[in-house]
This record gives sequence, structure tokens and C-alpha cells, in this order.
Amino acid sequence: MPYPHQETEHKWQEQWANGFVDYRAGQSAEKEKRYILAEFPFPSGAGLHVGHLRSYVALDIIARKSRMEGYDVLYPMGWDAFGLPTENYALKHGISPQQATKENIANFKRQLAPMGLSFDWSREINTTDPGYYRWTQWLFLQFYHQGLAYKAEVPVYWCPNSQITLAAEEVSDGKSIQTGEPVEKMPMTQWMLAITEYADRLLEGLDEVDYLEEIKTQQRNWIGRSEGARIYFKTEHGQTVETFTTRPDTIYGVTYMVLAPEHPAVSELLEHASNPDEIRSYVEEAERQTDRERQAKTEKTGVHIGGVHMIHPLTGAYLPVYIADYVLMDVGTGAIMAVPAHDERDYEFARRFELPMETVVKPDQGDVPELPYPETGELINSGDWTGLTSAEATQRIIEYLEQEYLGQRDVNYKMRDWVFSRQRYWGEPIPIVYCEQCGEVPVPEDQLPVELPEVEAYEPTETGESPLANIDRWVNTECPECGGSAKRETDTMPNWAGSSWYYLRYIDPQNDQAFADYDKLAEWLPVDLYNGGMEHVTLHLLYSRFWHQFLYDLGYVPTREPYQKRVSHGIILAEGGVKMSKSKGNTIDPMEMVENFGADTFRTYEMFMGPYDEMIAWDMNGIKGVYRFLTKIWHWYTRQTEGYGETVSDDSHLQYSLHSLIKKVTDDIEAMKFNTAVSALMEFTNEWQNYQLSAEDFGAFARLLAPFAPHLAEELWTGTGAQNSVHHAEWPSYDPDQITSDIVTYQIHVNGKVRGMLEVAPHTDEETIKQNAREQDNVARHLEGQTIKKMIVIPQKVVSIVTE
RNA sequence: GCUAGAGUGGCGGAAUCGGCAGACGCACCAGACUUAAAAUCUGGGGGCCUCCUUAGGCCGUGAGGGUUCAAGUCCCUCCUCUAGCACCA
Repeated sequence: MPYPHQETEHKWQEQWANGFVDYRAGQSAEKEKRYILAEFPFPSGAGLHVGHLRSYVALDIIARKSRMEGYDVLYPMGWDAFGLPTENYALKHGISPQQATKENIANFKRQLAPMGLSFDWSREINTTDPGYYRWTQWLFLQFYHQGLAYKAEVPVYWCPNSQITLAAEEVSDGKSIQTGEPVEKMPMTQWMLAITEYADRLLEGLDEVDYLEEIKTQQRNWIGRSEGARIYFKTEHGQTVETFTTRPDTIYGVTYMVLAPEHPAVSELLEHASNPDEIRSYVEEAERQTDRERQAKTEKTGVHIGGVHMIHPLTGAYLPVYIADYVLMDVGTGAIMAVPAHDERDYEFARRFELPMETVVKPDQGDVPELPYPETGELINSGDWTGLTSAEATQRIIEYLEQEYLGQRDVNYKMRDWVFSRQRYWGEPIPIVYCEQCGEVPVPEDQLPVELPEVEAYEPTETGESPLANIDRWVNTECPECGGSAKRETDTMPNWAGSSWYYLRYIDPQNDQAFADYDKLAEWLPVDLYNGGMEHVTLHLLYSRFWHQFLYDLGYVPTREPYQKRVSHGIILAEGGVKMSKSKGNTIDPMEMVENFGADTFRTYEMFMGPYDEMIAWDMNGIKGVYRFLTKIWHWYTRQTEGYGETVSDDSHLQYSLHSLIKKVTDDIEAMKFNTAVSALMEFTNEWQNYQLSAEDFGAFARLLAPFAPHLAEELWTGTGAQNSVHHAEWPSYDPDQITSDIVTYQIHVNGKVRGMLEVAPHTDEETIKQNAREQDNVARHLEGQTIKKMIVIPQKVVSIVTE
């Protein structure tokens, strides 16, 4: 007989809704706080999928256990609802984005409801709610007032298909991450946020938080800090070009110079060039090509600037100058000093253009290396610096350059400022107006929010302008300063804006005086545990750390970092290990699983299927196995209440099992090793399901089960006599005395192989152990005819015998 | 190419410190129940060998070498996979 999951779960869902449980945070001043946060979902038209639930269930388990342990737990949920996909979904279905969002959220909530998740719904937030985005706009104004939000003409990624600009982070391999459509680079005037100002802070902050190592590494790589020097090179005509290098120690190896085709100095140099037409045609050709096409080239290309030289700042040598597209304008200064002997790219170019090479670094030990040799070592052929190590020479050469005004110490970052404008409708309007008299004017804080107008048409325009530009009654406004006629900024914010600070709003969601009250923030921050997708590590996670650090500098938040610990769940694949997708028809519908097996089975299976942070394939037989497990518990419970079942003859053995289980489940949940916690619960069930346990012992088991299978555990707990909810019960604690055994088992090795086991009392002396070990039947047989060379006793563990 | 992580039965995986490899679950096999099937229950469940068979032996954690009384775990070389970055000066 399978267990009646539907009946049980419906019953408890109803009781809980009627107030049998209360998961609201902040109801106790004296309890210690714990803030547990799952990334809020984007409420897509596709509805909830099994991957969302893997993380919500995992954190729900931690939240439930924490509450039972006496913490005041904040475990909230909300909606990250702005963004392109909703707009596209709405266009397709002929409804407004507002309507689409409303419907999708209702659908998500309906699907979340039966899952037994202990969210504090009284703090629900929605980024598209004017009461919320009022504060997103307010935060933007703080950046603006500090000079960190600015307008600039920058090369941006333009997606012609969706007609939207994208940030560098949203583009991969020449395609939009979100839609997979090809993008082009073009210059546009955009709002920018100066995240590069915080590059070092974002790096340093990583040392004080507990993120998965790979997350820290990814953020560090993304920020891409490299130290080196900016070195000035002059032409014989007196023009200066700055280069950046991480290897000042190789400066004596410079044999030519290269500028990016887009370098502003190119036109100037052209005046002195003997071959201007050739240069112009190369530059034009390069500008026509996309980044991808340039990178796809198998051979390096370039053009020599005839008749122009640059003078080596230390040797005075005349260096030929080239323009080549392997030098990129947006890296460093867009110009390099080429050291073909010690750089692979320069080497390749020099080979092709038959340029000289000068070897100036050799390995610490050994001779002049085969070229190119990009490692560091000892300097040779480098004037006064010959003989120094690369590290020493780097420092001394930079000092010399600074002293002679030939260059300076410099740091370069891979990270760029954040392109913050989007030319679409469904986003927060940027709160700026343009006045004919006063110019650019920020909207005063008391006039926020600048609400999105409700409109009929919100399709993107072909000009690249925001659809808001067509709405005259909204665009035309009056200047907050002079009252004259003015026009609103029609760009909206990217969907990363609302999610950059939402964890702050959960702490004080109703506040209409501030984004959140400082004292409340001080109570809850930082977020103790934050879970979200790996794909957000260089986007959302970095952006939101940046906003938080900025707010910390202004004194609006009490901690330097927003999130103390960040973890990530592995994605769930379809059966057979392939990606789940609608088009392949291999998706797993969580609602169907709940219908057939119950939420408790679904939850427990998602935790049991494998290590939490690893990618794993769904297995229909696996979920059936978990259903069998819960069925076993149900039958055990039935026997328990009806009073039949074997009597426990050895209570100390039961106590040993139970207390070991308490320890195991407690430790494993804390370490997020849910799969082994479930297997421990299974082992205990297998061993004791036929026995009649005391209400106390059975109740302890029910409480350990409660975070995983909240409905069934509630039935077990209340059905065996408790009056309150299991979810308000106290988490069981284990007694260390119960899990220390009064027998110690030694393995006996002979020449490295296990030949027997020996059970002795804990404090047996070594001689007795050795004696007993040798006398074991199987051990004695292996020792027959051998001379014992040595015998090692490792306390509590091993007796190791080695023969001649 | 660089950076980080991983490689264990037919499958998902387990194994704080180096100390009985394969917990738990699935697939599968046998038995019970059934007219039969499903469901359920009981037993088996890495490979090979041996009548020491409620036992014993050999092999076995991607490949090869090393350290150690003892290696899935530590060290070296190599291979493969996953993720991120990638002409980053």
C-alpha cells in the first residue's frame, strides 16, 4: 500500500494556512538572527521548473532547521520581474508587460504553494512595483550625485534583432547570452555606472567572505587586475604614444611598436607616413570587421607606417611602427611596445614581418632559451639592469622611468564600466530630465518614482531609441529646476538594477521613507547564506556587491559586504544527462511530480539525487525509490500508533543509532550535504521500522525528518501525541556519551593487508593488544613461518605487523 | 592556451585525519504473495578464484611512477571531462 500523500499533504497545507505555523521573521528581539536568501526568480511564462526548487528546498531545509534550533530566520521570496523576456512574452501574447507579469507571478505562486516551503510571504517584493522601483531610481540618483553615473559615447553591443544594447557581460562569443542572437558593436551615448572605481574594493572584499573558491576565482578573473607600467614613447616628430605593459623588465627587448587600428594617434602619424593610402585601407578594412572576424584570423596582419619611428626611451634606438588588429583599442592603452622574444603574439607578428628579436631574459638556471620565452628569469643584454631578476628589474626600471618622466607605475583592469542604459520599455525609467535652459537635471527625490506610463504600443523602435520616446505626454514634462519645458530621459535601466539591492528591501519592505531602515539593516545584515546560479557570478553578484560597497561608503548600510556566504546549486539535467528544454519535450513538471508522489517525495528526492552543488540528471526510478522510503516510514508510523511492532531489546543500541543519526543529520544539513543526511535517515528507518519506539525516540526521528518532508513529519509528530507543530518544535540534540562505544575495534594488518579485526576495551595497554592481535586465527596463519620485523599500534585504529 | 573543479560497480553516488573501498538509492537476479501482471515483502547484488563457502584468497577508485607499516585520499608526469575566461599587452 502506497502512503496517502495527497490526503496528508492537503490536510496539513490547510492547517498551516489556518495558522498552525508561522514563518514570519523578526518576531523576537532576543533570538539570534539568520538571513537565508535564495535568488528571487524571474517570473517567466514557462513557470516554475525543477531547478528553481532544488535551491529553494535546500535553503528551506536550512531555514526550518535553524528555526527549530532557536534562530529568528528571515527566508523571503519575491520577483525579479523587469526585463526583456517579459516584454517579448507580452508582445507575443498581445497583452501588456504589466499584465504578463501579474499573470506569471500568480502562476509561480500557485506552483510554489504546495511545495511546503517556509517563506515569509509577508515580505514579498516585486521589482516592477512603483513602490519598489522608486528606490531603485533613488539609488541611481545617489550614484549620479557622486559622479559615478555618467553619460558617455561608448562602443556598445547592439542586438539588431531585439533592438537593444547589451552590457559586455551580457555578450558571449559575439552573441547575446539571453537570446543567443548575434550582436554588433557600435558607438552610442549611454548611461554608465563607474564600477571600475570599485575594482580594487571588489577584489579585496573577496578575502573577507565565504564564497565557493570557484566563485572567487571567476570574479577575480573578471575584474582582471594586472600591474605594470605605462611607458611613453615619442616619434622623431615629437608625438607621444603611451603603452601599457606588465613586463617592464623586457624593455630592452623592444624591437618595434604597434598601435590598434582605432588608435587616435593614427591620423596624426599618417601626416608623416610615406604610405598613407595603404594605411588608410588597412584601417578601414579593420573597422569593417567584427571582433569575432578579427579573432578568427589564422595569421596576424598589419601595416608598416613608412617613414615614422619611435624612439626607445632607454636606448634611443629607432623603432619601426606598425598598425595591427591584434592590438585591441579597449585593452590597456591601445598601443604596445612589442617584445617578440618574450611574447607569443609579438613573436608571431615579428616572424611574419621579418622583424628583429632581442633576447633579454633567460631562465634562472640554464642558457638562453628557445624563443619565444614568455617566462620571467634573469635579465641579459639589458644595460645596467643585466643580471637582475625579472621581479627586481621590474621595480627598478619603473622607478627609473618615473624619475626621468618616461613612464609611471600603472594598473590595468579587464573589467569595464557598466553600460546602464537599455532602449526598451519594460525597465525602471532613468530619473533624469533634459531642460532647454538647465540641461541635464536629476528628478528630485520627492518626485520619485518616475512611473512607467501604461501604453498600447511598446515595441522597440528601429532607430535604436527607446519606445518611451514615442509617448509625447510622458516625454514632455517640466524642468524641476526652472519649470520650463523639458524632456524625460527615455532609456530604462537594465534588469540587473532591481536585483542589485533587493536583499536590502526584504529587511524593511514597506518602508516609504527610505529604501530600508538602518537599524533594521544592522539587525539582519549581512545575508548569512545566499544561493544562486553560477551564471550570475560575474553579473548580478558583482553588481550587487558594487552597489552595497557604494552604499556602505555613503553610510546607508552597516556592512562592507552584502553576502557572507555564497553557494550555488548544480543544474538538473533531463533523464539521460542532456539539457532540459521545451523543444526536446524532456522537461520535468514539478506539479506532476507533486501530484503523483507528493511534495515531500519531490523535496527529498531533489536532495537525495546527488551532491547539491553538482550537475545531475533526473531519474524517474530514483524518485520512486524515495517514494518507497516515505511509504516505509508511513507504515512504521501506522504500526507505531496502532501499538504493534517488535519491542526494542537493546535500548543502548537504539540510543546509539538515534544519537548518531541526530549528529549526522545536524552536521550534514549545516554542510549542505543533504544527500548523505537523507541516506542516514534511510538507514535508520531500515534498521528500526519494525520496532515499537517510545514516543520520545520516534518524535526525535520525526523532527529530523521535518526539514526534508515537512508534511509527513507533521503527521508523525502530531499523530504520536504532540500538540504543537513539528516546525515549532525544538531540534533534537545528541548526547556524546550515547555515541561513544565501550568497545574499540582494531584492524590487524600483516604486511599492509587487513587480516583480522580485534575488539578490546578502550584503554587496553599496547602489549595486550599486540599479543591478542598475533593470536587471531587468520593473523596467525599469515604469520606462520615468518619473522616479525616490527609491529605498529595506532591507538583506536590499527595494529600493523611487518615481517622480514 | 589560461584559471578553477572533477574522474570510484551496469547507473546516481558514499568514504572529517592517509586506516575494512563501494554506505544509501536505482537497475538487475532469485524467492514469497497473485489465475496473471503491477504494487508490496524477503534475500542477493564490483570482478575473478578456492568444498577454509555464515569462510578464505587474488585483482580493483582515469593511466604510469613515487612516498608510507598503510594511498580513492599525499607527491610527480600524463590523459579525459565540466565550468569560466580567452590576441588582456
